[in-house]
Amino acid sequence: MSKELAKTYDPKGIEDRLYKKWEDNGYFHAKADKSKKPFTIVMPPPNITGQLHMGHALDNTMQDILIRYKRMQGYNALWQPGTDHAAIATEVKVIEHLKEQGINKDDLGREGFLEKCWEWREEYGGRIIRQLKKLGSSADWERERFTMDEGCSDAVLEVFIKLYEEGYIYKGSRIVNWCPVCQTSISDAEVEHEEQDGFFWHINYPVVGEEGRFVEIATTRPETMFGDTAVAVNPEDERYKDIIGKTLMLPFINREIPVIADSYVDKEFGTGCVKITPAHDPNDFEVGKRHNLEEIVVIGDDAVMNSGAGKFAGMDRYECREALVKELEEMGLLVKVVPHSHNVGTHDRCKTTVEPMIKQQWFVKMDELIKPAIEGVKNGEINLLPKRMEKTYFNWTDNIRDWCISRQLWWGHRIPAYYCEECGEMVVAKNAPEKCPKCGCVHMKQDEDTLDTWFSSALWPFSTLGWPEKTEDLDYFYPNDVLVTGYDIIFFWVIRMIFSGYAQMGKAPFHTVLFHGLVRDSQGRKMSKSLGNGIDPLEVIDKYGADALRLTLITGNAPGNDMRFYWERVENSRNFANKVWNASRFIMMNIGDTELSTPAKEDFLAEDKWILSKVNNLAKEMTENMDKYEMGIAVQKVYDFIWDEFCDWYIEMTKRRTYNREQNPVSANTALWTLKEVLTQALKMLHPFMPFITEEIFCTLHPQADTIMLADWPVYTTERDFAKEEAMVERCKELVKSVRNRRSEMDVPPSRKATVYIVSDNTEVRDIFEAEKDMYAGLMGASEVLVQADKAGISEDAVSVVIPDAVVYIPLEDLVDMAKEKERLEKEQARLEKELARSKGMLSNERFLSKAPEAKVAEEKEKLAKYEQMMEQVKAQLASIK
RNA sequence: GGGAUCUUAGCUCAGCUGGGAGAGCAUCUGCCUUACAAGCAGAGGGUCACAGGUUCGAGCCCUGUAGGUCCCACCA
Repeated sequence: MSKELAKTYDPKGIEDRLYKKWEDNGYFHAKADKSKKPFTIVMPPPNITGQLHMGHALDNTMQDILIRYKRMQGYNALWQPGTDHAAIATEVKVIEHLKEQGINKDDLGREGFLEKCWEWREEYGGRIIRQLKKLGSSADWERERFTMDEGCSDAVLEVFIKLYEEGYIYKGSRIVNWCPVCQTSISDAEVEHEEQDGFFWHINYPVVGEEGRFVEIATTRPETMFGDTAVAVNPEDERYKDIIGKTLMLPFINREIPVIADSYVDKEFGTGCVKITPAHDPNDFEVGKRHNLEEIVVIGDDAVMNSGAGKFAGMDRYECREALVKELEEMGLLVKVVPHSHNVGTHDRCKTTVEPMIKQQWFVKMDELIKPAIEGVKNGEINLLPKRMEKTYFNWTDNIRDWCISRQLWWGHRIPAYYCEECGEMVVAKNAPEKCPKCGCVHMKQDEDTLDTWFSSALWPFSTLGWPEKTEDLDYFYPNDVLVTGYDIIFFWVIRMIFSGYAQMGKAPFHTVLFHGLVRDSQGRKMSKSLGNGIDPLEVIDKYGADALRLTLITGNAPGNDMRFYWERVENSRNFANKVWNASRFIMMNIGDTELSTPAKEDFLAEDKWILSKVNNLAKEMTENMDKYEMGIAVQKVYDFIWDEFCDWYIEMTKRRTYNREQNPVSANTALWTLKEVLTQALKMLHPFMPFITEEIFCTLHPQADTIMLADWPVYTTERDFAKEEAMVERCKELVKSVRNRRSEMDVPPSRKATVYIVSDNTEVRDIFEAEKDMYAGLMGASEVLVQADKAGISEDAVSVVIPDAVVYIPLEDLVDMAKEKERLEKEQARLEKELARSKGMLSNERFLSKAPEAKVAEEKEKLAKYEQMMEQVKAQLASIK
């Protein structure tokens, strides 16, 4: 007894059920198996604080498509999932959460706070995983990892200690980006530069010992003047040569500072005199190092002025700026204020303006470590797709700076450095040393800082496979194959994974990085919470199903490009799902309980061979596209095939055979068998993109099959290549289209059947049209088709249409408007004239004839002959009308 | 300041190594043809931003111009 599909397609009714089946049967699970080739993708771990958004949906859809495709091809496909502890993001969330309950982070203390973080993780860490499952993600959930689980933490310690021992990790006092709100240092990658309107304040600093003489400096940050330890001019600047070496008096605090010469100063910019504040400006910091200047910190961790700011101490940095400028003006030291827009660094997470600060921090020395990562991309060991991403990549690697990895946060991997409370000796080790190796003191205290969250995700491709243990999985699944991610985290993550892979494993973590763009709203804006323009993927799934969402995300989008998302597109996807569903239902309905037998070779009609050949070629093309990661093109092809060829033509062509099965059971069987065969192949090729609907249909169509997930991906075979039948059917399609077109132009209702004469002096062509009558007659509303060599028996005023190698006549005398018909023919004549001119032009061009490939020339000659023949026919028609 | 990228039908976008301009939506016309009106059959609509160049041949390659988007960058 055959199963049946539900009358209407309802994604809600099938998706959860099928997902559970897949999971219960362990289809997602991959085990190391040397007899099979592995294919591995690691999932970019979503934050435990996160909720599924369109970016995740796109990212994971792409990965799922690749992994399902490879799995069907017989690879041992592992999609390794997990979540990220997301240090700062989570810490901020938990603090907010605690605040709502009136709890302060500091009151809880480190241990207490961490407990709350773990509780948070317990509660919300699984949320995004459940959401990813709704999408249909076939990740190996049995292997789910977390960046702070035991194994990953172990990997972090291992790498930290190794890099420290090799001298790549060091602790140092450097100027770092400080976020006064988050109260932590951040890396360069976390700073966003933003153009802001500000002012240039021109301030006079009095020259010591020269009453009435001043040096005019220009600054955008007057409040840092209390930290000034010099004023610099360009050594080449004639204007200031004489004051180099003199001393200036800092207003308010009356500290004397020297005038120094440094080529860093641009003569043309500002006044040519720059105040140097080594403790609060990265450039000045460098200048200060060159000139051995003192570093005076005047702004505190909370961006409040400290005692160094004299009477302005205790004010916020901006408050101080305002008050200070006002007083300078009163003192007559403010020369002028010039509007000036400049770039300000902000913290990407909270948008606070960062404060450059001198801090003791931990850094990874990058210059050596980055080399293999540069080389690997240069020599093609790693492919970035699209290729242009390489420019972005090299732009960063070529200007690499040391990576500040310490964070003044609690939630994260704590730095494994221990300090002796007696002598200050530092020990870097996996476990706390019992006593100081230098003085023997037993009071050792661990470093308070934690690591940048990206430090652990950089190890993700191998830490998830068991490293630093030597596991079978690691041996088998590393290196991974493809990484799929957004171009926005190329610096944060991709580069760091690559250099870590080389440094720890001696091998690149993957051979291909497939970048995708951002999902934007219908107007091209970024989807954001504050704009409220985001579309929730879960809502899309709820309304239209995961398959429709996936199809929408993957269609019509080139790698690395941003895309716009709007509901109309989802509707189209849903319509396609509906189309697939209905076509399948129709086919199954027709098969019913019939036992189909494999047709004999001679039983296949031209249209059967045509569609078999088409689907065969589709397999070839799609495989090529998939192997080039052109998923958007691949899915477009299967979409077009199913809708335009299979549904609109082939199914229609089979109807007369299946409806009249009593008269010709063999033909009916062949048609049904072919329908089932082609549908099956199309479903397989559609499966990676639309897993649920294809599974439901496949298992109904093949009741003995367990799943389409593990079915074989279709492979092109020459045995199913029927070029001749393809050409024949295409010719018939052209005929049908022409006739439909003519009828439509003349407003002939489809219900009105007519006799159709096909006149051709070409025997071969006549044979084809004669032989395939049954296939096409009904499709063009013909009651009878007569194929003949001349116009015998056709009334003078029959409507005609010229097609290649033939003229079609339809005697619809009473419906035809002769004037209209003449006009149409003249239009057709004009079109053909243009084509002829183009074709003749090319063929009379000697250079074309001599330089273009022969095939191209032959092709053009054929076209010319075809057009000439058609032109003759049109002219004859015109003549007969008069 | 450096770099990337885009400019193709009314809208949103495809267009692979250069060989007669495509899709979806929208518009118009006709159809409830027993899988599907969430559909079917048709139609209209484009000097592929602009200007040069290479080529037998350019939406595609090169140069320049204009406009948009994005990334990077220590001009205080």
